Amino acid sequence: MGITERKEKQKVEIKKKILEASMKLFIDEGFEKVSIRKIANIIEYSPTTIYLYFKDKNEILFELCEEGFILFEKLNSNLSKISNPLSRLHKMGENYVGFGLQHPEYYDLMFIQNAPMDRLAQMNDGKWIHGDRALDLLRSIIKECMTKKIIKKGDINSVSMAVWGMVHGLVSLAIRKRFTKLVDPEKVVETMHQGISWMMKTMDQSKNKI
Amino acid sequence: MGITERKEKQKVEIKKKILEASMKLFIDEGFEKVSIRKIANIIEYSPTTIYLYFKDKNEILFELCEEGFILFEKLNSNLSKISNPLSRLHKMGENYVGFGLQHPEYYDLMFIQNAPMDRLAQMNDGKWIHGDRALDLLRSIIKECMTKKIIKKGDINSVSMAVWGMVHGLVSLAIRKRFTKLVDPEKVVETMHQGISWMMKTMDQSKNKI
DNA sequence: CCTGAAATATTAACACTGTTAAGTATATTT
DNA sequence: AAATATACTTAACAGTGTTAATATTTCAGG
Repeated sequence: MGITERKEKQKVEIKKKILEASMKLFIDEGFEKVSIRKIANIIEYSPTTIYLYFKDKNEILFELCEEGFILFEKLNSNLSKISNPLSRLHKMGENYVGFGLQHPEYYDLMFIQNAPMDRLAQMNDGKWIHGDRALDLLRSIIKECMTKKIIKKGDINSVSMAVWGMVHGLVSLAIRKRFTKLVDPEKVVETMHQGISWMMKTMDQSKNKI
Repeated sequence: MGITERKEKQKVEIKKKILEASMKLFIDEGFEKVSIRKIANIIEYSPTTIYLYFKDKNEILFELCEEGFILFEKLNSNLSKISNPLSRLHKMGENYVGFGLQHPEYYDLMFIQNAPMDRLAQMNDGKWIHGDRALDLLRSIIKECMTKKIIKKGDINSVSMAVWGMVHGLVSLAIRKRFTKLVDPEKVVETMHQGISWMMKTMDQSKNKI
């Protein structure tokens, strides 16, 4: 059936167009400015056509979110060559913070907004490959730190939460301007990095401190 | 001038009415559902009247935010009787997390949403009494921990950021449902507390561990 | 080639949102 | 009593996501 195949391709084409237009709006004006009507304008279709290719706006935002995770994943390719797991954890934290500060819009969608999670909850399988992969990496590093007795033993999930919590807390408080009363705006990033360093040094229980 | 005084009182009265209506909507339906028209409906005035008493919606949200900080402050009254500063820090963290999970809507406004900060930035003085007070408390406890050599020495602002970051990260990831892929939903709170405990034990550098 | 059905796209509308300009009614001052 | 100042409302602007009904295009079978 060559015809249905071509039709399938055309459908994918338009889906791609919609996502590209959304992405453009997202990058240029921020995710709050992404609207169905604006997307429709760019792709030169009527707004309702979009609903033939996406269930609702959340589905589009979820796809943008996935793009963000792919971007994020690329950043972590510099980790494997670091032998000490705590140094690796430190680097991963710096990657995370760097990503959040460089792409606050993506970060917002990936870790702050409800929309993508609402979509995920509605999906039948509920699997989230990109999100899971980053978490697995974090968990494995923490496990290695524990088996090598570099950090205090404890429940891996709990410690993963605490570590993720810290970096996410730093990024999200920074991009939501909650640190302005604590330090000068131009010193926020520096102070954040110092905070992470302090915590890493504190966590280091090994004899040969790194 | 008895007349202008009475008028002043009436103005305050209506302002109070607007805030009470906003609060009702906020508590009942969540902050996203607070709309000028809905507030107007409750107080039985036209929507535009609200603009005679508040500059815009952000100003109303800022006031609701302040209410949240007052609620939060009350919670921390149980800290002064704890002598060990690290135990006090631990308790403060638990208070923070407890508040966030019990009042996610308030938490959202206080620490996640942009609206109140946009308003704060527009204010001439830019002072934020309630927000500052909680920060000062955190800073002084961390300072005490350092001078008593219970935690590793370091820049107080950096460490404050890291500690605040961790608890904020935990709360905000939890209320935005980012932990569902890490642990079972019913175990999230427990795991969070374990994570905080682990971090406190790790931070404890004193000889007589608590 | 033509007809009927299926797929695709559009128009119009609903029910909202924050916000503003212009007009009206009431109260106070001159 | 007329003029002014205050308080409030109506109507409108410019947008939002989303749906029902309608129109157009595409394509298989007769």
